[in-house]
Amino acid sequence: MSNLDELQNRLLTGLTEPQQKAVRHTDGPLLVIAGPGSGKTRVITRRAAYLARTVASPWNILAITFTNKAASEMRERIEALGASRGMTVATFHALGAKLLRVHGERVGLSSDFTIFDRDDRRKVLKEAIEVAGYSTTNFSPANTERFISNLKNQLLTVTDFAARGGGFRERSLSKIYMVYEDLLRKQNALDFDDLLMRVALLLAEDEELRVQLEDRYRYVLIDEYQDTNEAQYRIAAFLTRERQNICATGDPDQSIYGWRGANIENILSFERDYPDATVVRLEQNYRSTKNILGVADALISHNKQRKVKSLWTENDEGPRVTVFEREDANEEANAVAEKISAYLEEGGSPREVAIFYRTNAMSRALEESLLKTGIRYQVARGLEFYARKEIKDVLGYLRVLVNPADEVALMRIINTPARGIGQTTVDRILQRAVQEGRKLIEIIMSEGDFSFLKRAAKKVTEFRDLLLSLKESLELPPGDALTRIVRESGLEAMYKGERTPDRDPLENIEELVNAAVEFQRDNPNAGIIEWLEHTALISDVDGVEDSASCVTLMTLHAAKGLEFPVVFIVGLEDGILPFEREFADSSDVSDFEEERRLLFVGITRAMKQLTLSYVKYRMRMGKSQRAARSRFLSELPHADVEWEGDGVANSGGVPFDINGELPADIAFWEVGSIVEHPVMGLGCVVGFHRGHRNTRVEVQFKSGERKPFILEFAPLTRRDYDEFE
DNA sequence: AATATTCCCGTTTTT
DNA sequence: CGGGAATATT
Repeated sequence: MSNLDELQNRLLTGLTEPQQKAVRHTDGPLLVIAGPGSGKTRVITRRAAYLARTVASPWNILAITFTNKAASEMRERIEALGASRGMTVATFHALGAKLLRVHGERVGLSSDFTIFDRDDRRKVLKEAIEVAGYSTTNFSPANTERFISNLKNQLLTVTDFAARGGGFRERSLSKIYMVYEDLLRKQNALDFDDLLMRVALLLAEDEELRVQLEDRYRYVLIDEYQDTNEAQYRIAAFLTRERQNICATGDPDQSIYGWRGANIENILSFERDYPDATVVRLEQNYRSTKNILGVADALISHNKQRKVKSLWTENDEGPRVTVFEREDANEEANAVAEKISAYLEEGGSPREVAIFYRTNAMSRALEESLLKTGIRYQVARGLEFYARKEIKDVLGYLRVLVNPADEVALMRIINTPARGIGQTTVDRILQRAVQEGRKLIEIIMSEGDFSFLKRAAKKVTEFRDLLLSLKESLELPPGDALTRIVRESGLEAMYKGERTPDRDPLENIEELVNAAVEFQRDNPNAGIIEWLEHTALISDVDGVEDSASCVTLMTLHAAKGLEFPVVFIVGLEDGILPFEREFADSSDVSDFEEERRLLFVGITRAMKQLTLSYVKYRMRMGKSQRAARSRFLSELPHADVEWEGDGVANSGGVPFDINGELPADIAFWEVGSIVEHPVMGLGCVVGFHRGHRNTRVEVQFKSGERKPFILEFAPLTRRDYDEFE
């Protein structure tokens, strides 16, 4: 047997028939529909290694993952399989940034562009709204941001959108979009969506480059294909146009980023896009117990817009899935902490345990309880670290030094630490810049006469000298450069004075320096620009340590692709999961089904033990509000679920104790009450507003209809919770 | 110019 | 509840 045969065998051992089929497939389009826990990652890594040992060099392979963490894990696993280095494994965004650094000059982009994060973007947008002549009360930066982001994900440029015309709103937004793009261009900056849109447009317009790239990346693998948006879809298609060597893997039931422009149709219509496609279905689950998988399957079966898929496992039955109710979030968190405590006492390890929730804000109560109970934990929140003031300050200096046109960063550091350059002075410089048609930084760095700045002239000169001096540090490796910048800029001295017992900014800065040193060690050829890029593209789960001996907390979105033996999912309440915006009257069915998929993703992360919980009162907007048990809970099969607690056993937690007639005292009516209407049938109170003269309720009926009523006059009768099933 | 205070708004999920 | 911005004070 030759070495090659032996190796090929090694890459196929332990795989099922369909898994082997996927690994052995080399040329032509391949779609792998992979249910949760079906060994998808194993198949992808083996296939990448297989390609690299048979038909291509690692250099010719491009693998796209959803997070940086997934990328580095995949890279490691592929290398462990004996495929040599040199494969490109990255997220779409990282790939986009890389391509634009090298080829961006073809579309007038200089290679030292800055990537604006959400904060920066908001600031620019706010300015754009004002410059365009509108008020941020009519066009909120948050909404406008989403709008423009969606346009970019659909590959609609300013020109495309302006050409569409439309009413006042569309035309105003088009104007704002135009100013926004202009401000970005002037600052030599791109936002997240540009990293995709620019590449897609570049590939569409520049056939020479497209051919060159396709020749390089002969085999393209894309994971989590169900969560690709139009821009990503087009990039993938352009890169594989001639050879059609595209391998898409994913699961329509795990599509949870529709709100971000992801189009589930991309995976559903793969076979139409690529008529020659080979399709492999991986339906056997190796991760979860029968109970957990049964619950997941029952839940997802309620989705109407879905291709039915059978999930099965040969694993043990396992313990039943547990559901419990508590009064409020604190008690819920205490209960979770207690249960974890008990698990640890039985010899379990904290790293086996994860807690998932719908919104980041919900981590707080959990953190407090874990802290109190003495359980070590980590929270998946990569972005939060880089959003800290002190971190943004340090990175601000770096950004200005790398890209002097970056005015968002410049405005941040010009008077941080305070150096006597206040608003008045900045305004004067700004005015001068406009007069002379130059950039802010050009005025500051010019040798010219600063006398127009009056008293502050000296300060500005000093600032200029500081920047000139710091510029030299860019020649140093990132870690050393940072250390020097922190000291010379005066940030170190400033933050030394801000130390308090519960907050130490310098410690965070130190951590940043360490991160830079680590990056430098892992990427010896990378410079400051690459490191800045790295910090801009970091994701929430990227900071999660698999080896750390602690419980992991994260949002359900961040949990995608991971697995844990013991999983808790908290906050199963209507309004939270499924999430509902307040007073959004038309709840889109597809949004609703996406919420169900989100819970499905959460449930299927669990290997052995799954616990779900909900509370009667949840804090929202600083107020405690009555919450109703999530309707998803009633979709779970009774036999596989154990309802904890005596009083609420089997009933699943009755939120009140009065049945039957309309109570004289309407104080007993609240969100979550079950009601019956003589014509409409059974329904659930989803909105409740007590006015001076009457009480208005909004009822969601089983039929799907939703209607408002005035409680005092409506023919509504209270019913028991169970009757709603 | 810098700091202290108040008030008001939005209020999911993230590369 | 918490961040940011507008306002008041030193």
